Amino acid sequence: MGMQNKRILVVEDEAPIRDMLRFALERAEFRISLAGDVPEARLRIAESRPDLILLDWMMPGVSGIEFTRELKSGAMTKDIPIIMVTARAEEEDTVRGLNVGCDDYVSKPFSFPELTARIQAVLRRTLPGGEEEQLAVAGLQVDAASQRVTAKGEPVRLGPTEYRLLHFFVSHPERVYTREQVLDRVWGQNVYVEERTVDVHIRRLRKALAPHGYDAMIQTVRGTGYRFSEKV
Amino acid sequence: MGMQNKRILVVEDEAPIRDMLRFALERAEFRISLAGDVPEARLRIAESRPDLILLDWMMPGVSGIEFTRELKSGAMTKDIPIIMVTARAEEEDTVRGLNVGCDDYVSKPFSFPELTARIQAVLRRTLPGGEEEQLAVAGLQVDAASQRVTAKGEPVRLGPTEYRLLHFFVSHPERVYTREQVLDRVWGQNVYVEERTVDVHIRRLRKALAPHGYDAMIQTVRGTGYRFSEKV
DNA sequence: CTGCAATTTGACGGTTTTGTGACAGCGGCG
DNA sequence: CGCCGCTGTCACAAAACCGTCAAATTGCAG
Repeated sequence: MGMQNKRILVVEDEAPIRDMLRFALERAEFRISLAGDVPEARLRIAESRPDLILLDWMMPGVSGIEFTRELKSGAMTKDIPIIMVTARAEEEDTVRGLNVGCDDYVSKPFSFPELTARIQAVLRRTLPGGEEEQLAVAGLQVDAASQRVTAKGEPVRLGPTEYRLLHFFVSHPERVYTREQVLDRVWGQNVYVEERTVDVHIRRLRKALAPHGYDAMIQTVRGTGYRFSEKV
Repeated sequence: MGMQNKRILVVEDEAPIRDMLRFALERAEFRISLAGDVPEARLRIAESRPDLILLDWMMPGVSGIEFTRELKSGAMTKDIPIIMVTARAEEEDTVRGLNVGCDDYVSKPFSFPELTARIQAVLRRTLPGGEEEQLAVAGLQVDAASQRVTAKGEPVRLGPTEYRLLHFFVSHPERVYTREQVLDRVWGQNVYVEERTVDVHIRRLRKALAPHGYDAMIQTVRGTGYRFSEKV
């Protein structure tokens, strides 16, 4: 198991639980950093970027949710996967309803096998991220570095969400995605917005693409979702 | 309501539980197939690929774990998500199950909200059509990933039902199916619609295929049903 | 060739899914 | 502050689709 030198930052205010987590995770051969509160967590992240953050959701001071938002909006940190630790009492829906952007949950009391299994799963899922490429399909160019789109040289004006949406589609062509999957991939996991919101952004994207004749590439697959395809 | 046309195969040896599951899952608007043991499950999977398998872990004959291994090592089946139904909530077993390759587990007794929530969660993570399942017969391509049908490169426009119907036929060629069987396989078990409805969808499918010259492959077997065949 | 039963086919009403325009809230920025 | 671009959600319009029916057609036994 060579993926096991991943660095995990545990943010948890209760010392006993913190120690327990450290013990368990070190046993599972992760490298551990600890933080007792959010300011300390900021410090640790600044020191060295962890591969994953295990974050308690109930903490004095800045809450886990706020901190998640903060992390997910920072350019440097937004790609760090976050697993939220919640008390069983809090329903997942409660958390989900709050528009957080974390990658998974574990609820106390949890078993260590379960915890490590979930960590592995999240790490596996978010592993191949981060590289910047130049995507282009039939004269439609998506430049990841500058976040700019050009259609046969002509610049296409897109909002941030439309850009991410297009970027996602262009890098996953010829494949149907349900609205839910699009939300997961483009908006982020565990972010709750209406599914139909996807429709609206699809609409906006098509509208922006239409003057250049590329709107037909965003295709509706009735009963399922949408697809990006070169073929009409 | 019915955005849920995912097909779930329930493999469970105890009839009462099976019926309960069917009731609950049909209520949640899934399309259900049932199997009482592993051999029957193999049959059902061969008939038509389910989107998810709900698998009892304790069964006479081949156990759930063995069957999971079998499925996960088969090229056609390795991408079908599996949820294991286990009697004991013991962690060891749980994790063993996860390591074997199943995607989640529920332990009896479980609540239906929990069950459906887990099913939804797993389905949400999986891409439609699984990994590239590419069916092709004589220039007629059925691509599960993009849910698109192409005839010699030309896209064929199909409604959801016609697509499923064709997908079913293409993956089971050279064999007659009665209307009832077609309804079971394509519409799902215990869905009551007139048998004649099959005729109409066959008609629609033929109509869509006709411009490309593939309509003759859908053949009528008078007195019995229909057959998909390459031979005229 | 005839008559019956099984299909084909076109049409229709109703339903579900998707497209679209409008709107209010938010946050950045001058 | 006030403007402005962006977002998510709604409500309504427009499509697409579904299941059923009945008339037309076809196939087949006799």
